[in-house]
Amino acid sequence: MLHSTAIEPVHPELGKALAHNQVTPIVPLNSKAMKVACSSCNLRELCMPLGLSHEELDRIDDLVVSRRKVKRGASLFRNGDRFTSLFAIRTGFFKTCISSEDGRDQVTGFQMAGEIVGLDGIVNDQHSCDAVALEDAEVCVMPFDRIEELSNEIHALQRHVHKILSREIVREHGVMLLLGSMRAEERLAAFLLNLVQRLHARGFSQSELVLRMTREEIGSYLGLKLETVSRTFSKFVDDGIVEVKQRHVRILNTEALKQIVNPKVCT
Amino acid sequence: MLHSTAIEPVHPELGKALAHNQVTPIVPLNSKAMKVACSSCNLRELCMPLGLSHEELDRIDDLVVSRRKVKRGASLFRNGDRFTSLFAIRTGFFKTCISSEDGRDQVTGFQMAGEIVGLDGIVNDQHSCDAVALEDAEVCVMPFDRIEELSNEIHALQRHVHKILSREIVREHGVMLLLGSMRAEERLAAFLLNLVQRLHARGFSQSELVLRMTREEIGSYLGLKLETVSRTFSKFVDDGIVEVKQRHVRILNTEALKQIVNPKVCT
DNA sequence: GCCCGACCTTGATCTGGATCAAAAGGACAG
DNA sequence: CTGTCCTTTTGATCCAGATCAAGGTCGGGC
Repeated sequence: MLHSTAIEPVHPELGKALAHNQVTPIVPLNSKAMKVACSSCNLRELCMPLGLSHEELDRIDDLVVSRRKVKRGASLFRNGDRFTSLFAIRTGFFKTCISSEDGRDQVTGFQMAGEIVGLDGIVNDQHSCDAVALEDAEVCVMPFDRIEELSNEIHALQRHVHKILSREIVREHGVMLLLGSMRAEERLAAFLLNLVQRLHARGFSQSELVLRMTREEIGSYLGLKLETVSRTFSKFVDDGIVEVKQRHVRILNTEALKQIVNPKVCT
Repeated sequence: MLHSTAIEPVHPELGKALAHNQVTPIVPLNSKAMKVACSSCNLRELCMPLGLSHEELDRIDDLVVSRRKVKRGASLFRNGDRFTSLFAIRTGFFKTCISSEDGRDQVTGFQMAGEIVGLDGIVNDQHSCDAVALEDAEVCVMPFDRIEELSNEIHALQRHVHKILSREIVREHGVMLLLGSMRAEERLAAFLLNLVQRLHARGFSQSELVLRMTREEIGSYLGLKLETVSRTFSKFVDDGIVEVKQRHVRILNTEALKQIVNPKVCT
């Protein structure tokens, strides 16, 4: 049976930062007192480079000039907005999506705490997609000018920025493989495994998760219609691979999901 | 009628660098004499930042430590290879592709002169895809360490590297839209328009092109089977939108292709 | 508590593109 | 020039997922 209560994070330390009703400072952080430093942030190891000196850590704290709260359903930025900053997600869950001129919509990714959004804006100094909060969220605002300045002085930061950009490219390669050559079941299995893996890295369960997005949004991301997503979930349930109760999903057989994504030749 | 001879570049200056049988220095460029400088390269405006001072241009020349020739069918790098350098394509045409463990293959992009390949390798210090030459090619080898060093000193270079990475992310967003929500005709039309636009930026015709890849490779990129690619070409021919003779394509009605990609509501 | 709207599930049917099959056109080595 | 291999085209058939349709469930506001 699935519980309707929130799933508890496994690692309390990391998990704390992800709880939904967390109390956090209201807005800009210009006073030293208000500033919640990266150096003491639970998510640091996700956003920031490792192995910094004490002095470097201090300087990194200056990257975040403010926090911004984004209500569920609201946009952090939209296609066409002037690009000034990258955003590190502190709490909450986002989708990014692009829409072609004729109103077609494509979800290009889902982002959770510790991940960076806004990378699309660098190339043309304006954003080319929308970032929408799927639950109430808070982000750290990091002006890109400042990132560039500081990364000249802190080599690990420069390297880190490059890696974040490259990681996104590689992630998208994976999505292209998924969209270009996988069948519906494979896509959904890959999607679930990816989500649960990222949640696990943040201290949550390896087997249980709450989807923050609708079936339609999952479908858009996976290149499927919402009915197909729903049917595929039902099939997984029939096969005893997962339990699904609305947006609560419990994975009963991770191996089976992996098998679906990557059918191995049996000996 | 389509000519079987090579299509002539429109802008001789840019075009020169793209000709197939161009004479170029054999290999490493350690002597000043051998070095063909970026500062005097026809493709500079494609690879390198604009608006550099004379002194900066001189230093940029040091980025390219060698040239490397890659025969048709050979790999510039493969999945798993140690990442050390980015490559700027001087001549020739590449595909990049990833393959899942079970042998499925996905072409993630096609790259031509002036474009940079190898960005996928930054995040894990090893390449995660294969780059294969689709015709005899030559690339400039730019050690990434050196790029990072120099971009600390030349702000325009730092900015440029960031933009190149971001551009690739945005390009892939477009591919995701294509794979996730377009029909076969739309995909092929978008593909042709994109190719011809990039070729045009390099001094070639706006309406005529030679495909360097097979139907199967096009299909892999577009998430279609080669038969579907072939049939869709045939349909475009029937509709009088293009002429196709093997890999030679002449676009007769660009507007129609645009209309297919982005169906406008008529008044 | 009750109603409304958003979201999800399931069934029936349709269809675009995949698959299977065959043959033709070109490129190239010998 | 000829044979072989690779690529492309085209036809016939099939099927995964789309589309259309009808309830069902849940959560939030009044």
